[in-house]
Amino acid sequence: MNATSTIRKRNPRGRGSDLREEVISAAIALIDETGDSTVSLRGVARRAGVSAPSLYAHFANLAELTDAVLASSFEQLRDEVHEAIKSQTDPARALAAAGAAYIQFGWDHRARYRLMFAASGYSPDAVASFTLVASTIDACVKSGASESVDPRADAFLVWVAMHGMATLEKPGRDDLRRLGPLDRPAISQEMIRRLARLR
Amino acid sequence: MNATSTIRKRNPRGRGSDLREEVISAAIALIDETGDSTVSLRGVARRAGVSAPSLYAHFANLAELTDAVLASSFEQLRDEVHEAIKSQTDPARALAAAGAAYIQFGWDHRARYRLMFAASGYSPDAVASFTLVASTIDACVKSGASESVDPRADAFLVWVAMHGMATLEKPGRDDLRRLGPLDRPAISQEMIRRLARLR
DNA sequence: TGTACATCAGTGAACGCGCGTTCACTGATGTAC
DNA sequence: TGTACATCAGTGAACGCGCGTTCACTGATGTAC
Repeated sequence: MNATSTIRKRNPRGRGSDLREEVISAAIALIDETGDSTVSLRGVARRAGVSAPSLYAHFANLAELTDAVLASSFEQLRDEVHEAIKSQTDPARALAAAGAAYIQFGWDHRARYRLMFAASGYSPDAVASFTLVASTIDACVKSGASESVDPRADAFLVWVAMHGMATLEKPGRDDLRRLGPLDRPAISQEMIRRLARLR
Repeated sequence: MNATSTIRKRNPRGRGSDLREEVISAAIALIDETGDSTVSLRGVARRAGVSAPSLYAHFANLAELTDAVLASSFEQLRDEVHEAIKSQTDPARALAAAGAAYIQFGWDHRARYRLMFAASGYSPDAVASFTLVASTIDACVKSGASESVDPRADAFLVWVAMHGMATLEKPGRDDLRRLGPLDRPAISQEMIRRLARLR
């Protein structure tokens, strides 16, 4: 019985493991809404409309729950970047779209993004989204859009720059607005253009 | 009486306010050593070799203590970047040195750096270190080393890239090592060269 | 078709812990006489 | 020079809180007979 939680029907028999996904979603919603990247097991349980001990049927402890949140978040980031790339046929446009999607994820879910990259070890899905950028730059080189001589190294430069933009907090983004000629998508496109050596 | 704290002599009469600086230093040491950016008032007091209530003579509450830590950290960052710039006469070299110093600060004090830029509002000293970069790029343009047409906008690009490098966590830095031809200082110099449009 | 029961999803109470903060205090020391 | 005392730096005990985790349990429900 809690003010912030909705009344929840217990899962039907055999579907008890559904709670696992519900809990991960609750944790994600909590982080995204509060902007606080520290999750408490009790808080997540409250949000999911379930008692705290219930979580122990699905996660050994709080650390395992946060790991699940991170894995799910990296997957989401990778998917959103992948979607952006797929939406474009021209490789240079695909690269710009990838960068924009990456930054957008960081801005839309800033606490979560911070949590993802504050972790001591990245999930393989972190590497996956970098690899997507790298292969898009490869495509640019092949199509003649980029004159990069070391696409993988340049992909790293691009990724670092996108990471820098993604972790920009609000005051920095306000500076950005005051910059005049270069607006937000222009900023990231210009960085990409110079770092990926687009023509 | 605590295991982790040294025995501390009380400050002489009239020098009671010295504890304020001692506490800030203790907090900084704690964050840098543990790599944990959340400080507890009791933990800091322990580290300073003093009882928890003692801090209330110098800080109204925990938030005010963290604010003091942030202010001191931004000052340190600004000073270190400033020193790096002063150490070079050639503007292009000064810019490279500034970038390297900035990144080094982030890597040497990763938890603290994270805390500094996770805060909702930056201190004026955050802006100060950006301004230093901007004026160095101005100098590059004047000396003919940069062909930037909008030095302030390009300074922003450079700052974002440095910020991206500074927030790179260990796994990302390991990737960096595997990159081959480009080592760490080469990476940041190359980013600066392309973003600040150096010749 | 009816019913006993094993299984399953989930709970309530309790634990010890470290936290931020308040409060009334203690004891050393510089100063006034 | 000696001493009383105000001032100052700092303390110990206590508070209520939310936390992670453990434990013995409850009550609904699909299934076997």
